[in-house]
Amino acid sequence: MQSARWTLPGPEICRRLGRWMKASVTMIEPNGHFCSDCAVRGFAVCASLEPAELREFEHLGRRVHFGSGETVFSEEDITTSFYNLLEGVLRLYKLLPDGRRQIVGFALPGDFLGMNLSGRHNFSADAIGEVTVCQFAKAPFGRFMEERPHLLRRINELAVRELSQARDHMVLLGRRAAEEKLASFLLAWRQRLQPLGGASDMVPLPMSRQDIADYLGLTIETVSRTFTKLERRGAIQIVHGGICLRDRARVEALAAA
Amino acid sequence: MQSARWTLPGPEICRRLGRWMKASVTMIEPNGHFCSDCAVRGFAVCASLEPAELREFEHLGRRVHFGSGETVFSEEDITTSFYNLLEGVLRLYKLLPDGRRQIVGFALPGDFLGMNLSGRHNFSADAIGEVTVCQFAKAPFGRFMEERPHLLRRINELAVRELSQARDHMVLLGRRAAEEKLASFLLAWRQRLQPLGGASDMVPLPMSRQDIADYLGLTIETVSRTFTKLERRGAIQIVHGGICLRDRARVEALAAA
DNA sequence: TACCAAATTTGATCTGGGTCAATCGGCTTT
DNA sequence: AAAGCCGATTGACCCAGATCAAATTTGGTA
Repeated sequence: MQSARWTLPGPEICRRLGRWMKASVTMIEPNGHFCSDCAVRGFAVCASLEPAELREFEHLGRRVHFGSGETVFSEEDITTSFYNLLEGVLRLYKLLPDGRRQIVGFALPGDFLGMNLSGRHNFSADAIGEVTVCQFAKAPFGRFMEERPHLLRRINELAVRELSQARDHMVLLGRRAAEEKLASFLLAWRQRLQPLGGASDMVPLPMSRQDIADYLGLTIETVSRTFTKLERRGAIQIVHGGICLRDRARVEALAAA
Repeated sequence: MQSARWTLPGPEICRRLGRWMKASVTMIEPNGHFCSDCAVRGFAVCASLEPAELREFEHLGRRVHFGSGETVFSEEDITTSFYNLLEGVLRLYKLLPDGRRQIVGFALPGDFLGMNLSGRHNFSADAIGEVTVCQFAKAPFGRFMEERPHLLRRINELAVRELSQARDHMVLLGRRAAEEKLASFLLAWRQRLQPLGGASDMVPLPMSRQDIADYLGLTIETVSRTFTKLERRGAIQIVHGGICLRDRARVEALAAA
């Protein structure tokens, strides 16, 4: 049925999203330990730092690699580190005692993780494909931030942005029908990828159907059926590793917002 | 059917929650313009300020009163002020173009509103019952905060706390059944009221059934039926203006968390 | 090239919660 | 105290999406 194969996206987005296709490239660049040429330098927390500070900052973090499916941290774990996502995608989720899962977000390069009040993570994070993070021990990072209000301000900005996303997500979960959920997810995901890679009608979906279902508050079957429905109506085309937007206006109309 | 009338809660919680019962007390205390004896002094943003700073801070804000149902600000309005809720309850919500509503939260005394990146509010807020806020013009407040990292830190704390609440809310909306939604809402609401007033099995619900429905992603009918079901099973008792927890263990079990 | 395991799609059926439609009950007004 | 109004409750019915059960496709591996 699905005729078109995924056309290789630019090396940039491919590298940044990590191994969402099965290309096995080395994830840690040989020169990867200098903040100054870090891939996410422009938009991560560290965007707020001066070159001089950056050199000091460099010693606080260390790059850590996670293979596909590995867990970066778990809900209820005591927070010992903060994380700055460099490459790849994380699924952030909460589990109910009986195993039901709600994905509360996907983290992309530049996202900062680990802030909480309780001293414990309040969700779990694991790698979708290969992932590289910049890990900071909590105490030294805290001390560094203590004397650098602009870093705190940057972190606050990221938190405020996340809050806004969270509220949009609540509307989606509480008040949208399956088709609207999927359509708005595709558009929002595409939007989020724009600053990371070239804007394109090819939308890579590194996460599984189950992940999408758990993000949208649906079952995997409903997600699958809804994808098929959108494809049959000519709104999208399902391709290997993602979808291709065929009729953006129509998808926007279906998203009802 | 409902035999027990609401027993008057302590004056403290009654005053703080605002006019959730029809008692009409004067909302603005005569001495209300001194931060030092403000009701929310202990846990609002201003908790981070020194007595000396507080006196300067005092001149930045002004108390504003809103009657039941009045709108404090609307989604998409350009943000010109920040708000510190002093008394009463606000419903915070987003609307879809066709009128569907999702309540993304209820604000209680001590909550700080108005932070955003876009320069526009990303949700609407209106009063449930009589409400008093402390309103700050954006620019002066920003300037004041600029030189006071501890205030920024406090605001960041509040944002992080809200994010955690938002994630819990997502799990509720996406993965819980109606009965679980209502049970966990009642417990979480009770929990939130604890620091404001005496902990009690009497849980005031100042918001309407429609509000509860829009908060939980249900219809008003389902909320009503589910309340009745919980009451018939002896878990709660529906009283005027709220509910009374009869069997907390059972409600906790129903909340499935 | 064949085989196995996992992910996805498709089909058939069921059901929780939505929709539509009366009441009901408590306030307010007259 | 009667009338009117509005929020809440209750009942009857329906449907979007869940559940259960196969296929089918994909990816990895021998």
